[in-house]
Amino acid sequence: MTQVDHADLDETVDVPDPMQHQDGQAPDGRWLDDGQQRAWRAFLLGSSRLNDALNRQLEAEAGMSLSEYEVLVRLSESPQRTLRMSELAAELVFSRSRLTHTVRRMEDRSLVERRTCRDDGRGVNCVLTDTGFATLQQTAPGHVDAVRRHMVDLLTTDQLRALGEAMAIVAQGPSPQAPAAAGSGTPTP
Amino acid sequence: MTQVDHADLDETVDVPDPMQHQDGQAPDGRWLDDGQQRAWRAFLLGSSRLNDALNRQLEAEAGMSLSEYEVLVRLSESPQRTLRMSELAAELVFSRSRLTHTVRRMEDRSLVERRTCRDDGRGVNCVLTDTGFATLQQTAPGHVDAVRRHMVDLLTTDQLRALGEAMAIVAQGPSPQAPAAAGSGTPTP
DNA sequence: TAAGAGTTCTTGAGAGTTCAACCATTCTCT
DNA sequence: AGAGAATGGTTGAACTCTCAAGAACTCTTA
Repeated sequence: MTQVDHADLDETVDVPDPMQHQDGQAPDGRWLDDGQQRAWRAFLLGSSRLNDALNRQLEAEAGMSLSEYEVLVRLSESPQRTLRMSELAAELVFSRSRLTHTVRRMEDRSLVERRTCRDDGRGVNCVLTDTGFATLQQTAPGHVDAVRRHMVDLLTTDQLRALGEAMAIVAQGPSPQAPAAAGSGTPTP
Repeated sequence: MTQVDHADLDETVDVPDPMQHQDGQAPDGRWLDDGQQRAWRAFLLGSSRLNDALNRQLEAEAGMSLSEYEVLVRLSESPQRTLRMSELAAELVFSRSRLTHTVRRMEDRSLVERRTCRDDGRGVNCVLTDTGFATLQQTAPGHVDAVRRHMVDLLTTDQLRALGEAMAIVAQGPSPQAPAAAGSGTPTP
């Protein structure tokens, strides 16, 4: 329905389409075939819609972004509800800078506190406050519910498991010495 | 490895953990069981890493963000390489405002042009320029390659297909009259 | 045809993110 | 010990996105 029918065209367009081949095949390894293309597009569309939905829900119900929520969750799961900034950043796939800014804003709302590390003078520990924990407890049900409505409950058990497994592999990323293929990749610095 | 062992704690923490139950079960429908939790986390981690990697690649090789790249792709696939702003926004899951800003920046670099609609005075058509098309052609191989390295080539055909199918369902989203479940969801305005 | 309501897009301000310095501390090596 | 490199974190400016308001147009209805 949102798809535009190319057949409507009065002028012929067979300029080489960089993303799709008419015969649905990938002649060399450089393009994606139809199935790969479909999967990739579905991923892009689905993940942005999902992200959108969850952010909206959290924003509306708790005045919080998904990023902030995830900070709370990680801290709540850590011993002493404490984590080094760098570990937190690594787990969340945040840049250090992003985490610094995010945590500063959360500190302003008393959700977390920062304390310099005793054993490493460079380090800073981020600690979940009681306020932060209480906020998480109030917020969690609504969030989990949204995750269910927008993903978990839409899929069968098998589908969800398959999705999880695939994404776990994607999260791992390419092995460092994987073939960098045509024209990209760092030329061994 | 990144997982923190709660057993290490010297103080007992059995405050109700908002995201995880010790027995790995979801007593009512409100929480996620272990498998669901794993899948969800894998999705979060994988999608942010993937997004990161692709953005970096495009930024480095073409000085462009993934958002901008997608604009180019959609336009290149459309008749006359033209799309109404609103259609483009809908396809990309961008807010109108976001698209306006993005397109303005791209217009500054001569990648696209804007023309007011002939048939609807409110509408604006976004048109891919020759420069934009050429840029897309130069950029596409590197990008496709990155998509392969960071996703497609990491999965078996079946895994990729399963991922695509699941994400297509997620993209559909919950059916409008789906049970809103506990305490959230719009109360029929 | 004129008022009101809805649509399409833009604008500007505010909030979040990134990038490139930067400071402080710790590690390494001689 | 001390120079240099590496690590951990912060800062501020530039950039991007969101939100609320507004401008221009079309549709409906009386």
